[in-house]
Order: sequence, then structure tokens, then C-alpha cells
Amino acid sequence: MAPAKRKVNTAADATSTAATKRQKKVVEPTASSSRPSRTSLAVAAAPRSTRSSISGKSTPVKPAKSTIKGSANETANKSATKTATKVKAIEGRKRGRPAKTTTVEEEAAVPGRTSNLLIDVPLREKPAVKAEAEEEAEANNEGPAYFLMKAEPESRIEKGKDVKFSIDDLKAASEPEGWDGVRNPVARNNMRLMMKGDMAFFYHSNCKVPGIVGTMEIVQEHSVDETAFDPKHPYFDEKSDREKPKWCLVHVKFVQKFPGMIKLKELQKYAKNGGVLENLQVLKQSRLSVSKVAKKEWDFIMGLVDAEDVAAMSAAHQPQMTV
DNA sequence: GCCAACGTTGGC
DNA sequence: GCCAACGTTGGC
Repeated sequence: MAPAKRKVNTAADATSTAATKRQKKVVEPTASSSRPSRTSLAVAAAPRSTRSSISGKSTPVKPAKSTIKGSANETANKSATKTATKVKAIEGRKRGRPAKTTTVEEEAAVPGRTSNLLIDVPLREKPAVKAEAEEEAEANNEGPAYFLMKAEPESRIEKGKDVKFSIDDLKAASEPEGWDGVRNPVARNNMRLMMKGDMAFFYHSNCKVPGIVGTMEIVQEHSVDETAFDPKHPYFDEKSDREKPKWCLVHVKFVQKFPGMIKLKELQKYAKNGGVLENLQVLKQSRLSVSKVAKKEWDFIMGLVDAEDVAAMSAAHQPQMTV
């Protein structure tokens, strides 16, 4: 479901009109040792591996990603009856495991701005301490917010179409790319937070060496992801109603490709006990294809790039041992 | 290819 | 609305 963005090369899109891309891997991201620790007792009691061995393994072939599923129902918003401080995670549901609850603050936790998240969601009540909240929002309302978006740089065919989308594809695009295909509610909500001028890391996922390969800028805020309505599209979602669009995309433009990749492995090193990146969302929720990055995390990672750059240059200038 | 994580489903 | 089952993601 929450695919990282992937680019789908349709005939129409072959020349890279902004139309389709893919995304993927939203979703989803990892803990220090790569997998978030789980807290559910129910799961502990019945380890997934056990269950899956009983039910049989999934197909060896990678299933179509992200297309069909989708969240329970954004329509369930109506049932959001919660109180002011706790709001059902964005869409709420009619059935199923209860959605995690998050505070307004958490949901709006993109540093530096108030949330514009809920376009199609009921308004939340304002915090009691409204004045303070507003002041803080204003005080923070400067500078861009930062994100991380995943795409698959290697070819993978889904519904007959190649879903690959790399930083080089973005770089080659002549117009802003619509980051479509996000089919995970959390990732989608992160896209709704994006504002023009915000920045995002471009992350290569589902490949040999995953990691951050460059940056891009958000040039157009969220709009409806039309690929959800096309039955032939890899990202078709039969449950998405045109009257009530469930999925959105944002448009991005290439900013830079790093001289080298900041590997996932390296990011994880800095996430260990108390490290600067210990709260990097993509490391905590490895499957999130669109995640938030705090300014401090962004700056730190950009610092790694510079350091690497310098190291690469000095290596290049090292006297060569001639053979 | 394996399998932890975790979102969703749907019976109760 | 709880929760067991199950499907998918994506690093390894």
C-alpha cells in the first residue's frame, strides 16, 4: 500500500510529462536495527511468522503494490467524534483495529507551520490555549518544512508497466513531476502537509543499496491523484470515489543529486541510542513512502553530504600511485 | 527468498 | 469497538 513513488512509464508518459510517477515505500521506513519494535501484545502472542506459515506464504512474485488496498475509509471521517485533544488518525475507520490516536500537535508536527492537513477532514477544535498555540505557530512559521520521499530506481513491472523512478529520471524531467501512487494514508497525510517551497530528500528504495540520493523542492501543493481512478493504472484504487478523492499527489522539481548516496545503513548508525537521527520518521516506520524530516535532521544529513563531498574530493586529489 | 512490521479486514 | 487473521512493504 504505501508505495513509494514509482514512475510508471506509459506510452503517453514516455516523454516524461509530469503525469505519473511512483512512489513507494512509504510508507513506510525502519528502526535502528531496521525494524521498528512492535508493541502489540496480540502480535507477540501470535508471531506473524507463525501465522504466515500456517496460511501459506505469499507469492514469490512481488504483488502489485499499492494499488488496490488503501485505507479503510476516509469516509469514516464522519464518525470522528473525538474530543479536542485526541483526534482519530486522519481518516478514522468503521471497523478494524482502532486507529492510533495522535494529538493535534503531533499531526501538525511539521516544524514551522500550522497544519493544512485536513482539507477533506472535519476541522479540529482549537486547543484551549489557543493564543499560545497561535503564537507558537506564527513564531515557527518561517522557513520550509522537510520531508523524505521514496521511489524505486530499478525497473519493476506492475500491471504491465514499469514503475521505476530514479533521481536521474526526475533530473531529466522538463517539468515538475506529480508524485503519484502514494496509497498509504499516513504518507498521503504527509503530502497534504507540504507547502510550496518545502524540500524533500529523494530516497531510492527497494534496490540493492537503499538511501538518500538527492533533494527536490515541492513546487505545487497537493491535488487529486488521478491515477487512482484509472483501472488500467498500476495505482488504481477501486475504492477511491471520484466524488470524494482519497489520494493526492504533490508536484516536485529536481534540485540536486548528491555526489554519493547517503546509505540507509549510515542513517541507521546515527539513529542508535540517542543519535541525532533517532527520531527520523523513515527509520521508525520503514514502510512509509513519504515521511517527515525535522530541520535538525535535514541539516545533519546535508552535513553528511558535504563531508562526503570533501572526502571524495580530497581522495581525488591525492597523489596517485602510479603503476 | 525470508520475514518483521504494521495497516486493513471483518467476525464477533 | 476489539482483535485475530491476513496482505503488503521493503530491508536483509
